[in-house]
Amino acid sequence: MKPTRAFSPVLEKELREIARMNDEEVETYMSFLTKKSLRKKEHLLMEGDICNYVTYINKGCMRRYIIDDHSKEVILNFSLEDYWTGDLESFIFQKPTEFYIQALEDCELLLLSRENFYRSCKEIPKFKNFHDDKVQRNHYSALKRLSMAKSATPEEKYLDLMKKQPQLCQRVPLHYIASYLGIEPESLSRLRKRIIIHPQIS
Amino acid sequence: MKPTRAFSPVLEKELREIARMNDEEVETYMSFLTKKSLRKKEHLLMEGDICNYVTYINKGCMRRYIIDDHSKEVILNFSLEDYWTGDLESFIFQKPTEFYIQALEDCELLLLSRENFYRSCKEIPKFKNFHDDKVQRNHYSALKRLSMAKSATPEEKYLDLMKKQPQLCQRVPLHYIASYLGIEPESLSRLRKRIIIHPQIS
DNA sequence: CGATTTTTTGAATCATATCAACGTACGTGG
DNA sequence: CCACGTACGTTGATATGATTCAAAAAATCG
Repeated sequence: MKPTRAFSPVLEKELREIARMNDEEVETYMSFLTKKSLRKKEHLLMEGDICNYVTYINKGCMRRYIIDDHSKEVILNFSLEDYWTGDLESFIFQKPTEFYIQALEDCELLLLSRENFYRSCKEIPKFKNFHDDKVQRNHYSALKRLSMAKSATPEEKYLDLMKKQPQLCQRVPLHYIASYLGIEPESLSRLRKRIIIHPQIS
Repeated sequence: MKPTRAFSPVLEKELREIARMNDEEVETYMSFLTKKSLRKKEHLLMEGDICNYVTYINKGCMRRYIIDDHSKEVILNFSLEDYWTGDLESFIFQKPTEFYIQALEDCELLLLSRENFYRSCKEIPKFKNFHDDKVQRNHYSALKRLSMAKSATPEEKYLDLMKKQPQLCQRVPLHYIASYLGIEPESLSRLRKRIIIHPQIS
C-alpha cells in the first residue's frame, strides 16, 4: 500500500521560489515527508526526548515551552501553520531535548526524519542552504526576542505581539500569551483593559 | 612584505580536535585570517554597518548591544577571548546590522573576510560543518538566555552568570552586567549586597 | 592631582506579583 | 438538551520588589 504523498501548497511554493528547487527536486523532497496528526494538548516533544524529526506544521498551532527551576512553564514561542518546529540541537546531536512542544489545536504535521534530512542534504544541495537560512533566521529572531524580553515593558511586548501576530490572541488562551510575555495572567488581563480604555493614538 | 600569519593556540587546537582538520587545512585556514587590534571603547560594528567579517577574539573582551526604543543600551551578550563574534545575519545576507559590538578592553582580533569565508567553505569542507555547529550552539544558547530572561528573578540571573562566567564581573563594569541582566545598576548593587550578607548555603 | 567614570546609598514611587474570589465559557456525559 | 465540572478570564486588596531621582563615595584615568 503506497502512502499518499504529503501535500502543502505553501511549502511547495517556498521550495520552488525560496529554495529555488526544480519540479523534480520538489517531488523528491515532498516524498521524504510523512504525515502525522496531533490532537489538541498532545505533545510532539517532551523534555528528555530525542528529537528525530524536522517538523512542518501544515495546519494548527503549537507552543514550545520549558519548565523552569520553579516548576513553572515558560513559553518560548508559538508556531502556526506553514512554519517549522522541533529542536534542531537535539535532532542534530541526538541529545535529549529540554523543550516541550505541544499542540494547542488539532494539528496536521509533515515530518522529515533524520535519515531523510541527510538524504535531502545529499541529493538536493539547495536544501542545505535553504535549511541553513532558516536556522540563521531563527537565531536572529531569538536574539530579537531576547532584547525585547530584556528591555521592553509588558505593554510594549504585548503590543508588539499584537502587531506581529494578531491572529494569535484569537486562537490561543490568554494565559499562554501571558507566559510568552513573561508576566502573570492577571497582569495581562489588566494590561489589556488599560489598552482598550486608553487606546493608542498611532 | 609578507604579513605575519595569524596565531592562536586555542583556535588551532579547536580546528584540529573539534573541526578535525589536518595540519595542512589548519595552515590554510589560519592563513585566511587577518589581525586587527581594537582599543577599549572602539566599535567593531555599529547599527547600520554591514558585517564583513567573522571575528575571532584572540585577546580581550567585547559586548554586543542594541539601542532600544527608549534609546537605552541593552546588552545581549559578552564575548571573551577564544570566542567568536560578529553578526552572521548581516554577514551572510549583506544587510545592515542592528547590533553594536564594542571592545570593553583593548582587543586583538582575527578576522575572516567574506571572501575567505566562502573559500574556506569550498576548500576545507570540514569548515562548513564546524561553522554550522557554532551557529547551532549559538542559537541554543540564545534560547536558554531567553527562557532565563523570562522566568528567572534578577538574583537568579546574577547567580547563574556568576556560576557560568565568574571572570566576567572582575573584568567588566557592573553597570554593563546590570544591562545584561535587564536591571538597573542600583538594583544590581543592592542585590549584590543582599547576597554577600546572606550568602547561599549551597 | 583633577576629572571622569563607576558604584553605593537613601527615600519615594510605581508596577507587577500574589492570593482569593467570582464570573464566564466550554464540552462531556447523563 | 440540560447539568455539571473544568478551564479560562477578570477583579479587588495587598505585598513585594524594582525603578527613579538625587547625591555622595569610591575607583580609575590621563
